[in-house]
Amino acid sequence: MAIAALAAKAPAERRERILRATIAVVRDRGFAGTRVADIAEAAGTSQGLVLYHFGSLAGALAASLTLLEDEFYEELDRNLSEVVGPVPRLRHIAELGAGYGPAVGDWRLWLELWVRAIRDDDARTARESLDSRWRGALQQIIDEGLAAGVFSASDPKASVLRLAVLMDGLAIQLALAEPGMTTAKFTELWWQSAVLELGISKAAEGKGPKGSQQKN
Amino acid sequence: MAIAALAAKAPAERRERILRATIAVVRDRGFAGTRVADIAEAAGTSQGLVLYHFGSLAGALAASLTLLEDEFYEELDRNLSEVVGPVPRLRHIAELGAGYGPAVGDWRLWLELWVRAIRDDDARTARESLDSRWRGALQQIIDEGLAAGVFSASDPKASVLRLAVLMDGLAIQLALAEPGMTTAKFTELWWQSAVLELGISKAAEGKGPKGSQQKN
DNA sequence: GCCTAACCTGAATGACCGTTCAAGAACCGC
DNA sequence: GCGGTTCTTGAACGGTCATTCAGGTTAGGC
Repeated sequence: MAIAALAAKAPAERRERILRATIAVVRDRGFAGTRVADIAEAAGTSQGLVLYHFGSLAGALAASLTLLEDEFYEELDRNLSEVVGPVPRLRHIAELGAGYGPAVGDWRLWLELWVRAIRDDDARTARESLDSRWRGALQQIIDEGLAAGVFSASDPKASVLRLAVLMDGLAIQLALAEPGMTTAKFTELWWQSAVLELGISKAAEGKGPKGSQQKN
Repeated sequence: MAIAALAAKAPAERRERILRATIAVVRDRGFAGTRVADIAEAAGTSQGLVLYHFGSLAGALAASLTLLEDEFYEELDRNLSEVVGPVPRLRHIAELGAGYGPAVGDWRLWLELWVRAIRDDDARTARESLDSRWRGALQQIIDEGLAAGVFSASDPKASVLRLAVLMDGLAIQLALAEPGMTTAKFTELWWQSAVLELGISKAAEGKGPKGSQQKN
């Protein structure tokens, strides 16, 4: 067939294609609305194959979570390695909310994951791991800044927690398209909070905004 | 029958009982996991009656949302009328997270509502209304405090938004029982943020903690 | 007290969807 | 190139549920 060339070659490729399709379907139908048939269609395969590889719908959903984790980690590392110095990095984090990537900043997917984590253990584990990784990254940037003397905080742990949590809250607003909430506003609100929490000076603040490269 | 006395008398009472049962079921099974049979069982009626009153499962879910709204409003008003003066009031809000009431502070239910609001219009409307009511209450307290001179904020609107949003973020942690997150910590983290955002002095802060009654 | 409409029930219906299965295609070691 | 394992498919199966329905019961107007 002419279209044969379009089909994935190796079984492993097809397997992964199914996983990506699963994430895509969950993204726009939600966990609750995702059916085997949707995944098969999105992946361009048969329902049978989805079950062959993952045993069950639940299995496919669970497996897709680990792919999601991997992508998240990779994306986060890539994002953070682009920028050097605590202030620009922190600023960059503030801007991540705007970038509806496949993992980081894909807020609706986050919401779905949170709710699923209430009752599903795989989701709970995935979420905890994602969350602690994310918080760790934030922590690290803040430690860097404290060490360099550009940040100050009376209770750094609490600041990290509050800033992480604030982002989740903002994510909800963005995911639900709350009237008046835009990605720009998301960034600004979070950044202001960071400035407040970490006592970032106007001068240092200025060094942040655009992916600049200086050492602190 | 002996148990006949237990049954609700008026049809209207049974209707409401079904609505409350619906909320209860959603609370512990989630929207996605709620079946007509569950509601009927929880309400102590037949499945038929649920459908008789609300036409469909979706109808019952939608109707339960408006009951939820009403309870939320009532509970919020009651909570806030108990306390006088901006600082104690704000502190009281910080403590609301601990009070797993039927509506306010019922964080899992909130999570469920958020996710449902992504795709269901009734849920979206309910959430928006709930959220703006809640934010309005916060706004009012802060305006009061600013007028009285006990709070100060360079951008009060943004502060309100950030504080509201921070609470949502904390709610997620609490709802998902993130290791290390307790209601006490919830209160403390939020309160510290409020202190920071609103420049509350140590002196004024002291006046807050326990449902005290002084004028500001 | 009777009649009608509102309430209420439990069983029947049928759609939807996850899973199973029998059979074929592709691939690999030898 | 043969034989077996791995992949892949589409159709069939069966369970779970929302919804329908035929029939009771209750209550209130007259």
